Amino acid sequence: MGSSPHIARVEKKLSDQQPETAEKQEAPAQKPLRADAQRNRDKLVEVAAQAFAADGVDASLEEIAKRAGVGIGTLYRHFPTREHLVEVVYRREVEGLCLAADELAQLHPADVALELWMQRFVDYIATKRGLATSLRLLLSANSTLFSDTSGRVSGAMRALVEAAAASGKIRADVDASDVMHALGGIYSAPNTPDWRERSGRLVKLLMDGLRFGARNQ
Amino acid sequence: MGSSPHIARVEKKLSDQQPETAEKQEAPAQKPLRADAQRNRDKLVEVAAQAFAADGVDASLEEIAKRAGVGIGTLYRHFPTREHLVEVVYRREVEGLCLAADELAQLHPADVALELWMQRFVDYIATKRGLATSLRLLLSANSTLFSDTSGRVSGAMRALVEAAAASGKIRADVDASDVMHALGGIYSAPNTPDWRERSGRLVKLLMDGLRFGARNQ
DNA sequence: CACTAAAACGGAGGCGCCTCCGTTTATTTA
DNA sequence: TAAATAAACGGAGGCGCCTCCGTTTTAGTG
Repeated sequence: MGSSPHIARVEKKLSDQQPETAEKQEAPAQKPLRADAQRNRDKLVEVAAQAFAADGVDASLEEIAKRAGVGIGTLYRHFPTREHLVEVVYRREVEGLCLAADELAQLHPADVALELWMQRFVDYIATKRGLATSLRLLLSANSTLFSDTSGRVSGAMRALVEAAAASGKIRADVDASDVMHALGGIYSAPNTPDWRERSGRLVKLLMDGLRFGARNQ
Repeated sequence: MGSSPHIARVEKKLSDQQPETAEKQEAPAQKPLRADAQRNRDKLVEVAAQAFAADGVDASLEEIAKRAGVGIGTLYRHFPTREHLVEVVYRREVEGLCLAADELAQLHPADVALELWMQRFVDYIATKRGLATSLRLLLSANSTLFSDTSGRVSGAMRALVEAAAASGKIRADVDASDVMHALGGIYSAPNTPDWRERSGRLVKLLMDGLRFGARNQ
């Protein structure tokens, strides 16, 4: 299904059988999965993340199952619809992004942490664009998903910006929402092949601006 | 595909290869189709309208082709994506609805025309609900479609209401937007099995209210 | 008419989706 | 450790999607 058809197919009810908040991932809120089940589930999500990133939301589920080393039936038992899988992958993406914020903050000076994190943010946006239409549908059909994730991400960013500002590595007269705003250009930039580089440069540029006139260094 | 899966699949680009305004239907804006082609195309649209009404947007295209007495290839040549077909069917629906307004206005007293037309409007809404998710996507990806159709429909309604008011068959202190508003309940009513009857009753009720205190009869 | 180019047809084939159910495996119990 | 049972597995099978291309039909033209 390389590059041809451009289809949008949609079933009647997005309403019932919603992904809800399938959180068996790591926090065993429900019955702890059997060991093999948990293993397979994790592998599936991991492979799916790669596949979606590489081929978009329409990556073949059978291919994903195969690459995860399980049968297609197993995939469907864990994720009854494609959207369940997309949602879990997306949540994992967000989780990773926020986790990276903490790690980077511990390993680097505040300004460097912010810069590195913004680079990672670019990657995140990249996959988010790949899933664009599908995500838009999901996010509108599942408002928790939207508020959960956007809250988490902007929280992570706020922490980084405030730390950098407090340490005097970047100017103090900006806050997280300013930075988010500045990054807005990345999200809305056209989907050209050089999008990635362009975004990288934008981040560097932004960082230079942020460092200019900083108290400390 | 009776009642099982509840899927929503979506491809990356709704943008390119949009249905545009494929108007070869009756007004030969472009090259007039070859006779056989036009015949097949018309038949396809007609059968598709029935199929979508009966089974929802996910009606099998192969089944539609078969029932129209053509090969699946022919269907795809005329309508490269399911959405092309949905759009044309939907436009035809709107067309029919508006045409009916004129006809009814000529054959019946103004108030009766309005009532009959509203009954027909209920049918129209019924199919529109069947296509709900898909249509929402289409309408948001193709703004002309939305403005075209909603304009035509409300225009038709306005003509009927004003005629009825002018003839004194219904009270004069309401206008088309009031009536449309009153019909709003139909659109948002839950999808129960008795939806149809319920809506029929609503129309009658509304008409009684409109006739009450009318100048002429 | 007969001929021809262009247009249209149609269905086989390859692929992906999803369900269903017989088989295998992990966990619990004795 | 062995047996019992619940949980999970996985792939065959049936169906729909869509493309591709050899065949047929139509609409001109002489």
